[in-house]
Amino acid sequence: MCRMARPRKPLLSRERIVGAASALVDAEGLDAVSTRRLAGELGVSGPSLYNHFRNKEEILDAVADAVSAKVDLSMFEESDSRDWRTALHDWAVSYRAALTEHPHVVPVLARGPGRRPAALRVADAVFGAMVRAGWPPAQATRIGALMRYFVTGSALGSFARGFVDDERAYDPCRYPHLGQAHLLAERQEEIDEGAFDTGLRALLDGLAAQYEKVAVQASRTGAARRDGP
Amino acid sequence: MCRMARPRKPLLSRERIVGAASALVDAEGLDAVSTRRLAGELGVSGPSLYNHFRNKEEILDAVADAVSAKVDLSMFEESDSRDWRTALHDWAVSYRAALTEHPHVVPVLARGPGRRPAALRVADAVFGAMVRAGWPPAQATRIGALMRYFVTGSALGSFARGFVDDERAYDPCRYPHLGQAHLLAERQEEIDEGAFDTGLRALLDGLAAQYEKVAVQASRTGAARRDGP
DNA sequence: ACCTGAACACCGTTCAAGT
DNA sequence: ACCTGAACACCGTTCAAGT
Repeated sequence: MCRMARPRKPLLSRERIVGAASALVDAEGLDAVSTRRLAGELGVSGPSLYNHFRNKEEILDAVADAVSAKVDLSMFEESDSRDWRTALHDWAVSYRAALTEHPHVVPVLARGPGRRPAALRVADAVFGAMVRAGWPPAQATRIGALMRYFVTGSALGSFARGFVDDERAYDPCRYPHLGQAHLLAERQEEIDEGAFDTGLRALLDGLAAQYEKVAVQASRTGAARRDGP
Repeated sequence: MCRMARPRKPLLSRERIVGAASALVDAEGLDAVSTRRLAGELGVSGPSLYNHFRNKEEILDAVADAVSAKVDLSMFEESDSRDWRTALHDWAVSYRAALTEHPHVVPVLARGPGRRPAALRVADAVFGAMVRAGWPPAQATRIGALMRYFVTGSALGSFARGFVDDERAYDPCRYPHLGQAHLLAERQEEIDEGAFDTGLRALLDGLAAQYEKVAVQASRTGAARRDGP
């Protein structure tokens, strides 16, 4: 008899919804999140969610932003002593760690920051720190972009997981070099991490070489150092 | 009266289905592809598709593989004269071009080669060519992986498109360095291509530096050059 | 304001029935 | 073998109705 349509204290909140949605995504993947299923986990009926979010996409955006919020940005603070290269490295490692902890969220996150606050904070911090380090703004934009390409690409397309653990799938006549490919699945973590480390190092080495030419020159003219001491 | 359940010539074929699905994905995105809608475009009822594909996922896999088949692999042929660095560069450019022509397919493709023949041919060609060039097999695997991270990441997460074309979205107090972010959307293509070029160059520069150390040494011992002339 | 059930217009997939 | 309509168990979202 106490089944009222509206309780005194709200049953739902944005936080509770995002929490349940995150748990569901992590446990069973994006496809497992339906408004009815999610509402069920929260002990509530489907349409109730629409009192707190405009639609399902907004819920998943919030889930993705919660992951972005876990990315360490301390290396980009002005008070931090790390140089731009080390900062970029440490950030990329932290970024990737956040994504690989929630692999099912990566497709949502990879679409770009959009209006998600935590993702925007990330973009802002990287860009600001690179400019402060002496990179011309156009280059700083590119660095933010290409680092995101690499990190999200590495988290989304786990290379090793992309192969099937089935020897017969890789006909040695058609794919003469893939004789060991079915073994990749087993050593997934090791291979993806090795590829990530190798690529990150190469990327930073290459950027450092470019920095010699373009950034030093820019700091000499002073054009890109309005905020430097 | 001629409405028979089964015509003399099949109405459908895998090719026709993949063609229609590709057109639909390119024109309206992945979400536009439902089995009923797709069947409708082909003048047929929904369940008919299941005579040619086991399920919808298999159809989208075929669509993705048709994109992979467009990637140029000629630079990896033994008869080709390009060195490993140039080959990797040209391949990455061709790979990215194929993906950006069909941006809605990238999420499917980014999951990895799985059992898709064209994607496997790509992985096979890269790995084989890198080993032939003197890279130790473990490094060749990593190179294939990290290049894929970067290329698919760049095609999936179009950096510039990821921002909203709305100045009010980027509060200058919270994001002090994103004052121009709303302009990114307009210059999307230019920025993404610049970031891709910069990143690709950095990546290859970095790998070349590493090649000096590891690959030359390997070729000296002869361990990784079983197939060399 | 916040929750409900009913309803609308969809889904992917199975299956017996047709030829 | 290959297509059909009917059916099953779902979707996301809207909305009037309740408190």
